Amino acid sequence: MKKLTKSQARVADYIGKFIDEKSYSPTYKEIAGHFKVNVNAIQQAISALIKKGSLEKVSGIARGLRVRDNSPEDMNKVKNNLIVIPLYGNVAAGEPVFADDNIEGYIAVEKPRRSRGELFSVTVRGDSMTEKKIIEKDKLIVRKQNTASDGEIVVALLDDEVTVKVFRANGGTPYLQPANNKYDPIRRPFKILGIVVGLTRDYSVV
Amino acid sequence: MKKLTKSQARVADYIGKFIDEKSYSPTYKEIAGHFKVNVNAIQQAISALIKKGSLEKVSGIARGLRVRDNSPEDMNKVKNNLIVIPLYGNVAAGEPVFADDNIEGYIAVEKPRRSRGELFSVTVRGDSMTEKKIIEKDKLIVRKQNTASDGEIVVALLDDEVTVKVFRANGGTPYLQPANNKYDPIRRPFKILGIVVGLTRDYSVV
DNA sequence: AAATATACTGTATATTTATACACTGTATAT
DNA sequence: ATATACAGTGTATAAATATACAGTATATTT
Repeated sequence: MKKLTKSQARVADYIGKFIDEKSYSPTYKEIAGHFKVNVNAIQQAISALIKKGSLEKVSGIARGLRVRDNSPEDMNKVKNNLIVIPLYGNVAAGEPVFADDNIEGYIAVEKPRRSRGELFSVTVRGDSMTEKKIIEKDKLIVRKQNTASDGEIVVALLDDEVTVKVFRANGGTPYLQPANNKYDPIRRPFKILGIVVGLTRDYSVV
Repeated sequence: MKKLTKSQARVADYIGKFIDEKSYSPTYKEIAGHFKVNVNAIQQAISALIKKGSLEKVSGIARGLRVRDNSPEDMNKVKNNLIVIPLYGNVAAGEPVFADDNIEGYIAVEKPRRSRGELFSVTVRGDSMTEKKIIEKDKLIVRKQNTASDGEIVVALLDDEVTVKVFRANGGTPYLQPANNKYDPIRRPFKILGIVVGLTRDYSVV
């Protein structure tokens, strides 16, 4: 990426912002119009920008300009592999958890490789999972499913409340095990909403 | 967003993928060519798609089609507010931590509101921070800076290794405090690389 | 001193492209 | 039964657009 002249930088900048905003490239005439110069001034500027590696162009087609992305390829892979998932709040008795009304926001996560199932997120409340190093206000990334295996950390609906616990099913009736010896195992009926596949923590929030 | 016919869905899909791949919209003729139908068939399909809310179009310009993003506005806010930050590996003695060579990958994070400074990421090794609920393989989100306040969790360079500890500076010489009583405070010289502002954990990796 | 890059004006033109009009036929609502 | 949406063919055309050619003038490099 060679150094651009002031004029070239201005043109490149305009093209970039134009595309960002409108999602299609400007025409030569539009650029020329904006800078109040002749189209050919722009033709030349663009030639220079392409030669210097700042721009790409598909010839012969309308609005075929592209600003060249100079971030590393790996960085783009990450960017392209993101999904935004809903963050659900807790629920008033009897309300459905997965209602649009109950979406408190969205968080972005990298798409899991084996991305079977749907992901969602909930905020941890309380200290029942501290021994599993999960603390209040952590945002859990959860795969929606209604079964789990022994030892998995699950998000479950218990007494009309969303809760996080370790799922236990070694033999008898499955139950929920808090990861904090302050609390006893829970043997009331519950419904598994999903299993925890990740979490994010934001210290500036805590 | 009304329901699309099979044919309309195919066209919408083609347009979406075309734009994703090439970053500019296809022309009517190009779409018609792909499906081996008349341009007017496409004109009509597009009219229907626009009416149904799946597509947007800027009239009178070339390649002015846009697939309409039907995700909630809040979701887009998240998407637009993401940054991709480098994940640094540990370093061989004497090597600079923040070298491009030392980038192991990238992770995406939501841009902190007060986004002063530069962010980077490192993977946690060992169990010296378990009492702070930080465990091996967690990826820390760190703000690059070389000072810290008492009690902040810092990433520091100690004996040419990158390490995570609690920074202690109440009166005497600052030192590093592990958050695990198995380990003693570290009073050797160190250099602060940044302070931990968040973390991500992926249970499918652990 | 000559070559090259920059930054333009001015003009011309072949394609590209969106868009309109006229028709045919089928399926699905009202 | 009669619209209305759907899925097309076929033709035509004005406007949008990229691109080429002929110049002028200044700054920077070799």
